[in-house]
Amino acid sequence: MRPTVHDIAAEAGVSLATVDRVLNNRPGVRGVTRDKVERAIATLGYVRDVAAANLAKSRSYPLVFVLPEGDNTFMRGLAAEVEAARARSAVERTAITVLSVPAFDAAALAAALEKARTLGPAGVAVVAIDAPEVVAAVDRLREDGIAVVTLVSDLPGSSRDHFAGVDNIAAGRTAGSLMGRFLGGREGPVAIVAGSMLVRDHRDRLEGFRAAMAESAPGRRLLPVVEGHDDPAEVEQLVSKLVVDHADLAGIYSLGAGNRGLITALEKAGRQTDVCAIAHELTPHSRRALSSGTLDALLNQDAGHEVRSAIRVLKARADGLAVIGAQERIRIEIFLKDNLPVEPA
Amino acid sequence: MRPTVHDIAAEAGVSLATVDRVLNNRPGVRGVTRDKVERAIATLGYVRDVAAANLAKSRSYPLVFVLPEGDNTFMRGLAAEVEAARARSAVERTAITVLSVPAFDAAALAAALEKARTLGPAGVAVVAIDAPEVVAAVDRLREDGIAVVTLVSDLPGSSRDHFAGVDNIAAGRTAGSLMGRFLGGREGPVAIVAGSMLVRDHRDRLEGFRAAMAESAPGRRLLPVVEGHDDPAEVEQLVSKLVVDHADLAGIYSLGAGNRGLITALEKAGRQTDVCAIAHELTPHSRRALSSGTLDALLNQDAGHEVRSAIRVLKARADGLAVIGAQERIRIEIFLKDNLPVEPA
DNA sequence: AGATTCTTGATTTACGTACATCAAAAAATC
DNA sequence: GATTTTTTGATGTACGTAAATCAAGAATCT
Repeated sequence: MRPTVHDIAAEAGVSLATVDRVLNNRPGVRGVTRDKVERAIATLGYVRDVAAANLAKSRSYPLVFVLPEGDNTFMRGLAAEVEAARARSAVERTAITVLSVPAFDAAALAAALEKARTLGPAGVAVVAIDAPEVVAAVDRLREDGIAVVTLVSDLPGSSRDHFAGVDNIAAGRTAGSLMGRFLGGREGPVAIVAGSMLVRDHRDRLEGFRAAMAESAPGRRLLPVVEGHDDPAEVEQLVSKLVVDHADLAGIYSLGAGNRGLITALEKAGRQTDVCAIAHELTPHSRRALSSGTLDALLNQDAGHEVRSAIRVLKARADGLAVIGAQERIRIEIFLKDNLPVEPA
Repeated sequence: MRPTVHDIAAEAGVSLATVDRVLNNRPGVRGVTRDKVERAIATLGYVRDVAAANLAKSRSYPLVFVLPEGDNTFMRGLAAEVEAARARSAVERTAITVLSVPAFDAAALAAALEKARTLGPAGVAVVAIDAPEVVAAVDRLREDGIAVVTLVSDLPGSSRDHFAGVDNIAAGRTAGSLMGRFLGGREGPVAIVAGSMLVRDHRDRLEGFRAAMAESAPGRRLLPVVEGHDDPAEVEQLVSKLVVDHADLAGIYSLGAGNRGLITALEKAGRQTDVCAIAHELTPHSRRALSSGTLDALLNQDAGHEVRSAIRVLKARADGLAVIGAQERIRIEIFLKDNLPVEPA
């Protein structure tokens, strides 16, 4: 059997109360005694039974998720995953509040974070926008001892505890490398469609894509980036114009959301096959397009993994515990039509 | 606050003892009373506090892992992950025993499973070999009410509860599809190196690879499969012979382990660049080879994920609980040199 | 009706930890 | 050496559930 507080007390030759004082670093213990207890803990290899401790504390974790509004499937999926986590609240001892804010609006996001702060949660997860007022808002949360995890899009320069998302520079590089190899004999330029340069993840993907393209397909012409604000309608219009303006378009990289528009535009123009298209996020639309060949490759981040990871990290930080690094690293998933998971995503 | 057994007792107008009888379906409750209690459970939305229940039961999960011996890095990594899980035993209330058996030896595996049965564990995880005696051994475990999860290599036709591993047909297809696209202008045949056709995962990968190659590179000649038994030395010898015998070799797909040998052979022969090489499992060697360009792509299954998933599923099955399907699906990871995770794997 | 079985209630102990209180002992201060 | 302060011990309650015991009540059978 694993040792309990009683065993430590016996081993150290002190009372249960003293062990408790040491374990929960309460005042009123001499240094010598504290050492004795800590030595006993070490020799017996005691680890606190977290379940019992939480039970005794009747611990619960009030958390706030700050998510962007918007019409794209990825963010709706993310919201659905948060909702699913909320349904597990009873089991996981969490109490999740969701705040929705307009997309790509730094001021609104900062205000929402301020509101989250007044709710006094144990932790906050936020899809960040890279702006000074957002950094300030996050830092204020941290000063109040509230754990903060950035979700999907990071906020470097802030004091957030953790980033639950993929390495977007690597994602962009991967897209570029695949594009370079997949283009094969095709001549002509490659277009890039972004959501907004305001968010860090899109800027990072762009940087990575350009770097990898320069290596794997040197000399290939890249058209200027266009911004579709993750909105299907806007993206469709932009891509329609691109394929008309560039009859010899060889490839297109969509690094943001709103790919319904991309797919529709390519199919309406009958350019599914001769344009090599690489996009992000597995949705019902992009899945279908990958199967049919309109899309050639898809990079994905699993929203469910990100949400669950964010919650694990927030709970751990709230308790001042370490996390299993490997388990919390979110992988970039690459899908071809050959490795699509069976059920709808 | 979430409702407790006391609340149910009050709501149903029965005693605590009766609620307990219903919850743990103990005998001695009339149908009418049982219904009353179940209605109270439903209306209050009661969910049993698993932590408290485990505490009260002082539940622990004795588990047995049956792993193959052998010199390849993947299996050693798998063993290390099991060891890591064992270190977390105290927290996770598991007691893990590891049994090692000679690789590719069905009789030895069946004997080990029989031995595992005598240990009377709550669950068994096994890297399966596709043979009748192994199926029989697994079925015997299940008859004893022991949960069984196959790990890495599945055992269809047996009554195992779950397979903690990747879809290997899809993995093979993915390799074939990438190979087809990556070959580009290269002429010449493609070689296939397997570990052993005795294990299901290798057979599945081969099937998928052939199918996808037929689609993405029709007419391309595939050399007969050679078996390296996942042994680096044996694989090196086989591949060295292949590159000598086939001066125009365009590609090579290694669907098993022992890739140290593959890499060494290609590099010794100076054929790193002109042969497109795709292999499985991220190890220090394959990582280096991918960075340097000796390998063009790498498919990976995360051993850590598989072990943790196996444990979660075994615990859940032992308690007769359902599992979150999406969380237990092991993804096929595709690595190019651009999306290698930073730390050594 | 009386004996027998089945169903229910009441109560207690246990799991491992957290936390509070009060008394006793030890150490530090004057 | 007496007093104050600090440190330690002893003890009890709580968290939510499991599991056992014993007694009392209700239903069934003869």
